[in-house]
Amino acid sequence: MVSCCIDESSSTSESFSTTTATAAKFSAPPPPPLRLYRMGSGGSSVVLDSENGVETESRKLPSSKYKGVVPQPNGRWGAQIYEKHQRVWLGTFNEEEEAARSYDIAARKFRGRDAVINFKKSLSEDDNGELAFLETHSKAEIVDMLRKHTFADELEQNNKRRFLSNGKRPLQNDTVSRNREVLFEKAVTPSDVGKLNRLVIPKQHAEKHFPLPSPLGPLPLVTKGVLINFEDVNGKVWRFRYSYWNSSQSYVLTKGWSRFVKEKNLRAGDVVTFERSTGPDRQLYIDWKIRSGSSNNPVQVVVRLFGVDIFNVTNAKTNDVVAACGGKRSRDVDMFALRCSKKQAIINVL
DNA sequence: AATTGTGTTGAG
DNA sequence: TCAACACAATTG
Repeated sequence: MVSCCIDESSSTSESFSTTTATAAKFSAPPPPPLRLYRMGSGGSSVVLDSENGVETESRKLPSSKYKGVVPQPNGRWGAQIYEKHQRVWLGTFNEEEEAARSYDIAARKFRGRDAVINFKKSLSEDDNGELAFLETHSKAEIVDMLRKHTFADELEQNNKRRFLSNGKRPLQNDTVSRNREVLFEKAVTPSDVGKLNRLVIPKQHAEKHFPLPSPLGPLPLVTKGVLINFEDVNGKVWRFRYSYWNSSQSYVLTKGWSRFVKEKNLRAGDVVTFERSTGPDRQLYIDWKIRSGSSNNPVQVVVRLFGVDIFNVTNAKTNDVVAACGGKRSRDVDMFALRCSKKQAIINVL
């Protein structure tokens, strides 16, 4: 039995990434700004120098009126929440309100239903199952959903499942053994798990199972691709951008793929399986398995690592854990924890 | 090259 | 705890 990764829904270790103050770094003192008046709105603003009225560029960003929302240089909005002197990044969003809403969700997860949030919720809204949903997921999972913009989807699916099961909570086995058909499998190549951050979908499979709007038609749309959701064995939803690359004449999964590679610790030769529910929902699934004949047993490695680190996790600061992880930076700590939880899946597979 | 989100600071 | 700001790391 491997009691490796705590689902820290309880409270202790944080498996999502938190910002950690570390290496002292000498930064130049901020230049004393003259009085500048903002003009217009949106991202990088043009300001008027009060002295001579000359237009100058300024990177002064517009503040948000929402709690936990910070401006991004490109006009988008970031969401963040603090806990234990550390910032937890909740992702970036196009709309200020979307960021604010994400903050709200995180706040209620981190601080309870009475947390101060941006948008008050009516009691009826609350019973959308959001609170219950928050309770059944760890902080790390919630943060992950917020960052990937999948929270609404997952909440909806959660509710749908409940509804369909007529009040009875379906056992995990039920969901796992749901009827599915295997679409295709692919042994990932080195470049699929490398720095290219993309998975090439073999043309035959791509065109058969994931037809793009118009294969070689209006480029603007096609090049942008589409977003596709896949559910993994843990019920986690992965959203990938799927598009066609003219340069290499290939179909690829891009945005989101690198996260999957990281979290599953995919290596070249490992096999990724794509499945689809035979039911009416046509839900897509993604699964993976380690290349057979893989030399080291990753389960033991991880278990051993965790056994060492768990002491640090509970008693030390993030960086100590990072060090124990082998010098990985704090932003990777979440992976570390997530990886652990996923190894349980490996155990099931092996 | 563009964007993210981390490092860091100082105010509350 | 919090947001502002700068900019290195990451992503496309």
